[in-house]
Amino acid sequence: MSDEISGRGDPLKSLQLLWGRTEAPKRGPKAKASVAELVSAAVTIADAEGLEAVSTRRVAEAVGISPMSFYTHIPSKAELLDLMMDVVSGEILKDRPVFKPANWRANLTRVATDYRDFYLAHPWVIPLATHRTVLGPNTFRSADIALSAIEGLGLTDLEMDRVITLVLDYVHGAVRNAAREKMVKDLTGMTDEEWWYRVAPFLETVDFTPYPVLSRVGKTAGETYGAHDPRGAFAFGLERVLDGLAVFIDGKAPGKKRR
Amino acid sequence: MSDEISGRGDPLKSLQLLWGRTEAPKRGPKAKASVAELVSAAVTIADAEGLEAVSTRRVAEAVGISPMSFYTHIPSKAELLDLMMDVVSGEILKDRPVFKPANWRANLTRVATDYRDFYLAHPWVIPLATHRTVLGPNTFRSADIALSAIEGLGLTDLEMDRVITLVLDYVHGAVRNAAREKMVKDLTGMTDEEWWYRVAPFLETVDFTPYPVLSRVGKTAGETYGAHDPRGAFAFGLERVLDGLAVFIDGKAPGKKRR
DNA sequence: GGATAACTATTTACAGCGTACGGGGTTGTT
DNA sequence: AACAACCCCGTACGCTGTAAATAGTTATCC
Repeated sequence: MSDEISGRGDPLKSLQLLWGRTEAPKRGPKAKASVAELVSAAVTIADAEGLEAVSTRRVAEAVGISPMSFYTHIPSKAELLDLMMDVVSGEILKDRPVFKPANWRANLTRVATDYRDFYLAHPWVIPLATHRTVLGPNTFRSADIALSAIEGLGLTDLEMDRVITLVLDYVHGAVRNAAREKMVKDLTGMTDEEWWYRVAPFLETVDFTPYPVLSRVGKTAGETYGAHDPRGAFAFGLERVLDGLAVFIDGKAPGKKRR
Repeated sequence: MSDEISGRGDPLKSLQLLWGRTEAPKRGPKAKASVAELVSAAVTIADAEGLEAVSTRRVAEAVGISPMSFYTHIPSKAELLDLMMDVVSGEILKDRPVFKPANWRANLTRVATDYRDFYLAHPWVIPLATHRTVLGPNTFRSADIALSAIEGLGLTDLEMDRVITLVLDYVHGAVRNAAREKMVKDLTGMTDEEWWYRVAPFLETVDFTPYPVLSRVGKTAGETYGAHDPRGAFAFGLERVLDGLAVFIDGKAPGKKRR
């Protein structure tokens, strides 16, 4: 199903689990498994085999309980997904870098590459995230650090929001494909090279005259990088984005007075 | 399943269907349904109810054949997804605008907004697309037009590829959330306002002192736009990206000689 | 100390998914 | 008339999330 997104469960249940606000049970037998164990097992499965391999049965089995016992700990799979998202978000900007306003460009580069590495490490978060952010401690922490990369530049709060949104949107857009490379290879059983090898003979029978620019540019690009070059594209795009932000930031910075 | 991506089927089968290279059958009864009808029905379902509502059974039923007859026309669901992607790609930059090199900024704005509208109209393509582009006529056509928006600027083929990649990556990143707003609302049964209403009381019990910047910026942004403002964020980000590209393009354009 | 409430764990069951398999009906060619 | 090519379909399997009912364990109350 493509309806696997975060925030699909009961918002309050998710919040309570995210912030550890479930009160300790007074009676009843000791639990064989904890929520943290379940979430951790689910993340392990998702990292190794992709989100589609994460089923409540698999997760329950991984921690040694029967399929339906999963629901003793977590109300439904939807809440599990929220918890998975927040727990891996703890890896972003883990060591809380010291950001100096004068170095905003380096600061944002650090933020961008950290988020990129995060997506590459956990590509399954990409389709899961929506505009309703998971409201968990780790997600908050990484967002706070990202924003602090552009503190003290004379930007208004709204401008800071816009700038970080731009950078993270770009990172997401640029990385989504590279992050899913392994997944694509696993699901198709082909490397990119094998895929091209299979596809190339047919493409030679296609009339490319209606696509002159694509035909020329695509050929050059293909000959240079092979099929694609995500690292190079990311670096190029990020520099352009930062150049654009420089125009914006310098246009209001030290020289000019804020109004 | 989150393993719903394009390019998962037999590449050759997909290509033959994409380019209409299946030879007409010489014998046998007339088909009750055509591939085009099946694809069109699937797109209708996906547009209305999301990708998760597209099942081979549903699509077959929609064109009036039994569930398993689907496979007479299309080898598997994977090929259906490829065909769906390409057919809707025909809507992008449909009228092939006239691009003048001097207006590259307006040209790219047109490309960006057209792709944005495309994602908004068919949000289900977002998780489907991978780095292995669907090699269909409509996909080629839109890519060709997009590239022609920056022809004649003195950019190398490789630079053109990089620039278009940047713009389309940004559009994808910026639009993904807005595009799925309706889906999120349908799946959760809540509007964003209802969601905030359910979530706010809990957030007031959370200690925000570890997230001072997020707390301040988030509060200001929330008070100004409500939860979020995708249109404004898109416009802001696109201008910054174009500013960055202006630095790059003007840095090598008319005045300077190309080496 | 026995009843009861709170809690965990489990079994069974159901609808929906993609699709393998095998059979039946229809059409054109030999 | 026979056959091959082709379309259509019924049955079945293993997978999914989870509702419902039940059994077992622990702490509290009378």
